[in-house]
Amino acid sequence: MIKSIEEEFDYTFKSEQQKAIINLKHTSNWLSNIHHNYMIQYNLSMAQFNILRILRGAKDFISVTTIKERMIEKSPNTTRLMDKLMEKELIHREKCKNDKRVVFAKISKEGLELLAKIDLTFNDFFQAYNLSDQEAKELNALLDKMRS
Amino acid sequence: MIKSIEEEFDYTFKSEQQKAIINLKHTSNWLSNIHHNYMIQYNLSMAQFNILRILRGAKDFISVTTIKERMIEKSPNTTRLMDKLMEKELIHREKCKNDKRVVFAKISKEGLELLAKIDLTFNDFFQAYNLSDQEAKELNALLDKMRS
DNA sequence: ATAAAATAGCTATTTTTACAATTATTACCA
DNA sequence: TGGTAATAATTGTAAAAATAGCTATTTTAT
Repeated sequence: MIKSIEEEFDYTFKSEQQKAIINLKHTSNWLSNIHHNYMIQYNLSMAQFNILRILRGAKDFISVTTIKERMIEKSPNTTRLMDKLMEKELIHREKCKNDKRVVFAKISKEGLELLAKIDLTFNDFFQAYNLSDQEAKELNALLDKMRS
Repeated sequence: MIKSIEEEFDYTFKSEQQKAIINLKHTSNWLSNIHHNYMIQYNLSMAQFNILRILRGAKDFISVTTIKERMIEKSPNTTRLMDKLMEKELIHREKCKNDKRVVFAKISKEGLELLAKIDLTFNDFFQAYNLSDQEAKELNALLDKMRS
């Protein structure tokens, strides 16, 4: 059974629009919670996981700036997230020779192995749950319009 | 013009469902950012603002537990948030006489005045932006279904 | 009646986050 | 060329959040 947000919080909203705002935040938190609890078993935060995935996607060394650009959930402190990944030896880091301001990073063998392990069950967790393809499409359109 | 999340991030998603997840989180962050920047002028965090609104809605003294239950964005530390509101003298606090474990809180005159000031422009900020009534309704239905 | 369990709230500690300042290097241009 | 601006990354620091544990009180069960 579908439980609306009014039922869940025993609260009546002034308008569908205001309800949508709260519903959106609530659903996003609900999702983040699921994702956080999923990642915690691998001792990774979502931000760390995202950096790892970016690095896997990049295949080769890429700069910190490039990582920052590709991060969907922006984090103000990529350097320190990378420190954590270094500690766990999930990435490599080295200075660029041409431009000494730049630092390059690359995923390590251990990092790839960890991601491979996560991949096995990843899709079960990072899905839009009960939405059909068509419904997910509608949701995307509405969200895009909201921000436009 | 509506900018899809692919354009915004120059990234192709595996499915509409996976895109919906990212889109949802991204839109929620985008909203939180707007709200945070709006509240900052009143020296309130969103969590503090929400507690104030709950207390205004309650009218009389209610317990910390009741506040916690009614909070849509759960915070693990309601006590500390209330400390901040006490410092600013926006709420009153007192111990329950029947059950000495329980602490009651109520919004103060200053708190009500602050909320009244915020109310003047509140609707301009906490709206579902470009969505019509019907679209907001659709969005709510999709989000409810997602969590069901 | 008393010990165990549950509850309410608080506190202490660690992590994250946000923001600003700093360092090192490179680019620009008069 | 030399001085200033711009860029890349890191570091410092204060605020906020998350986590876990603690204390006092009440409830439950034997």
